Parts: sequence; C-alpha cells; structure tokens
Amino acid sequence: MSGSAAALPLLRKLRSTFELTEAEERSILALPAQIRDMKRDQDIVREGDRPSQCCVVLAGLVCRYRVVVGGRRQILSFAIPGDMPDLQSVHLTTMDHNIGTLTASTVALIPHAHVNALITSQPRIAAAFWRDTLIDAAVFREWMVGLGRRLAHTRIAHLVCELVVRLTAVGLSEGLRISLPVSQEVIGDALGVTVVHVNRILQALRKEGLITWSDGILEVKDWPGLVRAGDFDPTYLHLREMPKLDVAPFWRTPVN
Amino acid sequence: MSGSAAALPLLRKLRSTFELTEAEERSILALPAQIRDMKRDQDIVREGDRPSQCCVVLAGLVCRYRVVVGGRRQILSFAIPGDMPDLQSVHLTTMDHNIGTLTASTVALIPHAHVNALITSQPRIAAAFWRDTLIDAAVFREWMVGLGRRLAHTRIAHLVCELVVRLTAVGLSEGLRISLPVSQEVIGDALGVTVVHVNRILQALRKEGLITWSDGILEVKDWPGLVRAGDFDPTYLHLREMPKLDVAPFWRTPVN
DNA sequence: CGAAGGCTTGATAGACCTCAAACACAGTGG
DNA sequence: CCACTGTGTTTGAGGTCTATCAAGCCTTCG
Repeated sequence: MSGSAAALPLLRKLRSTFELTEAEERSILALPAQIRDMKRDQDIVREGDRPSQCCVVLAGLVCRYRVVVGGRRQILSFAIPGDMPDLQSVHLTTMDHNIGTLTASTVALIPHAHVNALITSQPRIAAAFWRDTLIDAAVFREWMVGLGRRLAHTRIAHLVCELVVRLTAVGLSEGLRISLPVSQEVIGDALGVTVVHVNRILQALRKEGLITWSDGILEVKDWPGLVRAGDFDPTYLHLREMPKLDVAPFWRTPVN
Repeated sequence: MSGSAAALPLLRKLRSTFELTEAEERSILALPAQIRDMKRDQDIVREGDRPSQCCVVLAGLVCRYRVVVGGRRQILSFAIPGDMPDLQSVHLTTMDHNIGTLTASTVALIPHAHVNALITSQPRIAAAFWRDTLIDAAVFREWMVGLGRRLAHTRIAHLVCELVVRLTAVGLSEGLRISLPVSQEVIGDALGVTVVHVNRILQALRKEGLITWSDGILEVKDWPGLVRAGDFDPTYLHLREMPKLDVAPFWRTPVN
C-alpha cells in the first residue's frame, strides 16, 4: 500500500515551499501509507483523539474545524491535495480540533512511527515538515487578522485569493479558475459569518465583476481587483516562488 | 553575555510542555545570548525583516501583531517570559508580522546559527522547539474560534483564563492574581473590538463578580464562573500538567 | 411527484462601532 | 504650588455590520 503515486501531491506541496534533493524525495516516496477514500462530511480525526498516524490529502477538500457551544462551527483551515492537516499530531498527542472532509476525498494515512523515523534520520526533511507546520501557523495568523479586523466582504475576497494561489502553487488551478465544490455555508463557517450574509456578499463580488462561481467552479474575473478588495498579500504563504496570476493563461487570452 | 540566569524562564516554559533531561537543559543554558532591555511599545522585529537571531522574552510582556489598512492593529498573541515569539524565523526567513513590547521588557537574542546547531545535533531539543511552535499554532486556532464565533464578552473571559493558566504554568502568578499592566486598548486589539466596547464588557465582568482589574493587577474572583463565561477548555495549551486553579492559594483562604 | 439541500430575498433585531465629551490621574514646567 | 499636558477610563447617542427569522425558489434525486 505504499505509493509513489500516492505521495506525489505531498511532494508537489513540499517543493512549493522547500527545496528537496532527489534522495530526500525518494525517502518521502518510500513512506508506507494506507490509502482511504472518504465521502464528504466525514471526520478523519476528532477533538480529543490521540492519533497514531497522520494523514496526507491526496484528492478532494478537507478542513480543520471546531464546534462551539450553540453548535456553530468555525473552520480553521482548508487542506488541499498535498497538505498534511494533522502533521502536528506527531508532537501533540491530543487533538484539539477536528479534521473532516468537505467533499469526497482520498487521504493517505502514515503511521507516526514512520514519520518519526524519517525526521529523526533526515534533519532536512524534519526541517521541511517543521516549516510546513510553521506556514500553517502563518495562515492561521492571517485568518485571525481577517476575523478580527476585516469586513466580511474583504474576508471573502481574501479567502478566494488564498485558495487560488495555493491551488496554483501545487498545479491544481486552470489559470484563474479553481474547483470549489462546497456550499456557501462552508464559506461562512470559515469566515465567521452566516450563509445569508455570505450570499449577499457573493452577489456584490459578482456585481463588481471580481468573480463568478457556479457549479462548483470559481473563476476570478479581475485578479488585481480581487487582490485589492481582499487586502491580499501572499507573503504569509511563504512560497518559494509566487505563481504568476495577474496574466490569464495563454489559451484564454490571445494576445492579438 | 551567555547566561544561565537568562535562560531560566525559557527552561521553565519548555518544562511546562516537554520533559527535558538535565543534559538537554545544560545545552540550552549554554546558548549564547545577548540581553537587551527595551522600553514599552518598541518593536523587536518588523514585518518584512529577515532576522538572523531569535528572541526569548525574559521579563515583561511582548506581543505579535499586524496592522491592516486603516491603521487598525490585530494582536496575534501575547508572549510572556520564557516564550520565543519568533522561533519560526529559524525556518521562515521573512517575517510576516511584527513583534513588539507592550511593557518595558527584557529579551535575550540568540543567533540562528546557534539554534540551528543545537537542533541539528539534538533531535529531542528540536522536537521540544517544534512542539513549542505547534502549541503557538494551537493558540492561534483557539483565538480564531473566539474571533469568528464568540461574543466579545466570552472572548475577554477566555483571554483572562488563558493568561492566568499560562502565567501560572511558568510560576508567574500569585494564586488567581496576575500582573497585567496594559491598557484596555491592548485587550481590544487582541480581541478585535474597540476600547469602548472592552470597557463596557469589563464593567459587566466586574459586576458579575468574575474579576477585578486595577493598577495593572488582575484578580480572578470566581474561577469556575470565569471558565464558564469564557467557554474555556485548556486542552489547547497542551501543558504537561494543568495548574490547580479552582482552589485559591492557601494563604488567602483559611480552610476553617 | 415529493423531499431535501442549497440559493435567494425581505424584515427585524442585536452586537459592536464611531464620534464626542467628560473625567481621573500622573508627570511636567513655570 | 498650581496650571498644563497626556494617557487612559468612562459614558452617551446614533449608526453600521451582521445575525436571526422566515419564506420562496430552484435543482437534484429517489
């Protein structure tokens, strides 16, 4: 059940933020993993669990979330293919939040023992993984700024920018179009607003000519405008190189 | 300029979340550090900097923060003695937020080279440091939940609980009294609300008999009540053992 | 066809903000 | 010694953002 194919999204992700040697990539490819297909809205790990393995998202969309008294949910981050949303469980035994799927997804489960063996024997891979968790933390901080200090309109624009950049960085966008097959409620849970309000703001963003979003496909119609509306600065993603997004893909915008 | 005395707060902090051997503690004590006294409201590192050292808070109160368009500040976390608020800079070269003092403070500055040497040669210390940054991330998540889904009243109660537990964990509280010599504006910047609103909620918390706060001394008058009001569950702090707080210190509450 | 989930719209309500001013207190300087 | 200043707290009134409640609509699916 180990898999070069399975680990590819992980490699793409790590490469986007850290330079790996071929030998290091081979070590990562050699990690034994159990592949698991999941329906949407299923939990991978729950608050209070003490996991003995950690997961890599191979396909689909996964999120970390918490539920507070009153039943309201706060989504803490989105995990796209290549992400390891519970890598932290290698060092923090008890989960302080849930991880669940938002769409049908495929995940790889890697026993902690193997992760530990790898990071103990290869300090540079340990550094890459550590760095990965530090970038997670940077994204949390950015969301905190949004939740605390930005209007819902800005927050939504910012989130779209973030998703486009992150998906592009791992080769999962088509120009300025991304797959986002979730309900507006999910966006609300991520940004701390209600569905009703999300809906009204999406209408505004569409009216302003910034985005379209239907049938699970989100397309940015005005990238500079969206970046402005979202007060978006991708520094916090700590990518090795920023994907070029201000230019639409060549097959959509003939130069002449 | 190296200092056993200087590193003590750091050791207390690390011990609160990770078990260190004496040899490991000695290695940490041996880290060379430059001690620096700072006035309040001074920046230690700024957004965009590429620091070559990282800092340990030895005394005082330090915070991470960001400023958004419009000049509003979002405090991202408080760093108390023993904390290393920019440990991340060892792996993320560019700062994506500021770190500054909230009160007159003393910090120790340790060159990255020495930190790198230590974590490369001693995997368990690397694990302790990594774990430390993971706990930072857990605190960010908890704040996100507050900012996104809790009322300001709850958020303030929660913050007080957090500060009391963290300060107690490193021996810096007197029972349920902590030193908190900051303005109400600082609390507002941390919780994403205005001073005016903070003021009104503090009055409510006082009226409810939960806390008192004057002359920079905050005292919890009803710990279970405050925990309830703040929807506080300390799991996310990942302490090795939870300080006993539900009981007032013996010298204040004679049993008979 | 009915049921369920998701999107959309309207009306009302609540949390929190903004603006403005008064007040308390410590530090400064004439 | 007493204005004077500055910082921080407190209070009031009105306004904005977002929530809540409620209903209608559309699509998908069994």
